[in-house]
Amino acid sequence: MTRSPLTRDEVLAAAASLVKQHGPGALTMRGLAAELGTAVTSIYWHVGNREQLLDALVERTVTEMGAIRPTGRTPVERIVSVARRMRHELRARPHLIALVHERGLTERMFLPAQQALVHEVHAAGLRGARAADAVRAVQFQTVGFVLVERNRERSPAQSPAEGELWAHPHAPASASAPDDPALARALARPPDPERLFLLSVRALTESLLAPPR
Amino acid sequence: MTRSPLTRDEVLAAAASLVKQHGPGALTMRGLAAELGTAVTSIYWHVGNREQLLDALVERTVTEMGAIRPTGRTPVERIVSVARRMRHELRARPHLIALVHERGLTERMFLPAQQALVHEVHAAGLRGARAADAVRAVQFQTVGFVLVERNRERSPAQSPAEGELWAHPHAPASASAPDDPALARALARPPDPERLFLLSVRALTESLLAPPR
DNA sequence: ACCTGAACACCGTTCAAGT
DNA sequence: ACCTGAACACCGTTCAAGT
Repeated sequence: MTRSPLTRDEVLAAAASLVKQHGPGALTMRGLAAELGTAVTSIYWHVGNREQLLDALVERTVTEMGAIRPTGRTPVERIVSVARRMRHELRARPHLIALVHERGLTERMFLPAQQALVHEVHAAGLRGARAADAVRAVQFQTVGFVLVERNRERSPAQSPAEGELWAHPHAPASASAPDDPALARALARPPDPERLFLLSVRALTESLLAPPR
Repeated sequence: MTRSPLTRDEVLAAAASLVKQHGPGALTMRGLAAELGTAVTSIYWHVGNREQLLDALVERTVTEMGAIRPTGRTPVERIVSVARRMRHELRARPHLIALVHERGLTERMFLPAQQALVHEVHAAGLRGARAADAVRAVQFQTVGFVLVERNRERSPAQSPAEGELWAHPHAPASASAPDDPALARALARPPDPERLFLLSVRALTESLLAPPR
């Protein structure tokens, strides 16, 4: 039977599906061609090389994310809500994070949140350079946290794990550690990322919005 | 002339040098063999496959980093000094960051700082789970920041850049943006990472050490 | 304008064979 | 115990040739 002619959008859609299922590493030009039922070289005609294909994919997904609306009553809560929503949007697209990070486009991930953050920070009374600092601090904190978190999930068993370091509080290696069994126990357990994230963003934001001393 | 027999350490040293110079991507088994003047397959005998070679490299560099000693008089300053030192250590090994991140071993980067942070947080009066939260918040913040920062450096020209978004404060896209020319100007300029980092860590730490309300 | 196969220059890895 | 070349199964990309 006759195939309908290949389009750029078709290529992008197939590529996006491959990445979504098995990550960026699974996206090979040859595999993509097989998926589409065409020759490898046709892809080059439609989207250029692999580099440009990934660029297009990133662009597509980021615009797809759209704007973010704050919720909550206090300024701190509204800013935290933006960060939280940002984290959820990113985590809903785990491979996008890898893709964007690999390609040095982390800044792209900021955009959906930046306008909302600017608005909230201004509403909270910050102005000028100080407001810009606050916006950026929250942005870096949020995206950085998601990067660390995602990375951590990818290799559950680390050696030596934090757990090992603190599981035996009286081992020689931790001679300088204070005697606080509850602390040792807490560090031996894996962290709850959601809780840690909210706690961190809230702490940072409260400080940033506090009047200068 | 006769070559001295190849050793595992020799292989690791050559691999480390390649990575240091041109990044992890430049480390190919064939290139490494050429550098060492041996057959590709000899490398497999000494260090296993590429995966294991990279593992060994990460391990080697992280232990090389060593412990971190806090400086400063107040608890906040001492904790900030650990974070700052951590950032410098990581930035002195830019390719290590990429290597560790790619391999999902971000937690490894925490270790040099964790003991110092535990000690300082405890000295500041935090106990148990709350102390553990503070340690982890600072760890995530620090490593996350460095990841974002490094990534940002790798692609200086982003499109659309933050600059474009805020350079024309009355453009339709920024209709919801408050009228604050100084803020717009600050966001149009690239951030000063060193300053932003210190500001962020200090803000976070002050909040974490403040008495619960 | 769109698609094709052949070819090039790379990869990591395995394996049987050498000493 | 250590090293080797040949071979396998992959890559991304280019290019001349087709319709």
